[in-house]
Amino acid sequence: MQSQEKITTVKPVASRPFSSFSSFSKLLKDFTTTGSTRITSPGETAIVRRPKARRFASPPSDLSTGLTATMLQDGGSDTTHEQMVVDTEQQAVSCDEHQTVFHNINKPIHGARNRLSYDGYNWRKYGQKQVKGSEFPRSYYKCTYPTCPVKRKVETTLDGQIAEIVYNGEHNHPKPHLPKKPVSSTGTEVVIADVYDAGAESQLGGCNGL
DNA sequence: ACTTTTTGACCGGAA
DNA sequence: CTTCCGGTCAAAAAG
Repeated sequence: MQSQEKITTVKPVASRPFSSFSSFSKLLKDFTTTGSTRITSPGETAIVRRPKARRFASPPSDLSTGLTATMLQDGGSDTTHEQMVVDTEQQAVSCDEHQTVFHNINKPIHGARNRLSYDGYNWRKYGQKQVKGSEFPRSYYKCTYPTCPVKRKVETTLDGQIAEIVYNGEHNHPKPHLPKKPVSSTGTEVVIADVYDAGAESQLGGCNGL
């Protein structure tokens, strides 16, 4: 029925600026010096992984194509590059013992490297994949706490908004020190963190029947 | 120099 | 058994 298909899958890194340009010369140098030899354990089963391709295997000229693709899917719709979403309408749907799913979560802070997310915990990204069910790339995060097994999957739209978050497990440690900066009027971080706390609590008994 | 992010490859379970 | 796909690993790059 939908005649408009989303082809945004070709460029999952749409929300990322072209910071790779800074070291383009480096990339070239790497290209000439192809000497990546993996050291394998002697005696073991010699599990030699394929030599990982260089970070920038494609020439920068390809970026133009990526940009075009991103804009194509946008044709007709209003570009919400700004933080238009202000409704913190999070739907915590916990259908598993240790799994909480959030929908339509706006991102209060969109810095370059925010370890401190809006939930108040430290997360380290360890992977990103394009799943079939979703048109947006899914990022995999792990709690940086040593003994914390909590992981979370975050699906971010091309606009940088968070489409869905899936928490796996529960934190066995208190929240890290929140950088409570002297916010004048917009204390978004603290508010959001509080909201999440409430959501996490409700997950303990918010699923029945499913 | 260190930590985190990026990203292609690899692994294992499900279909 | 084979294929597909989600999740994880790990090297390299970025900050």
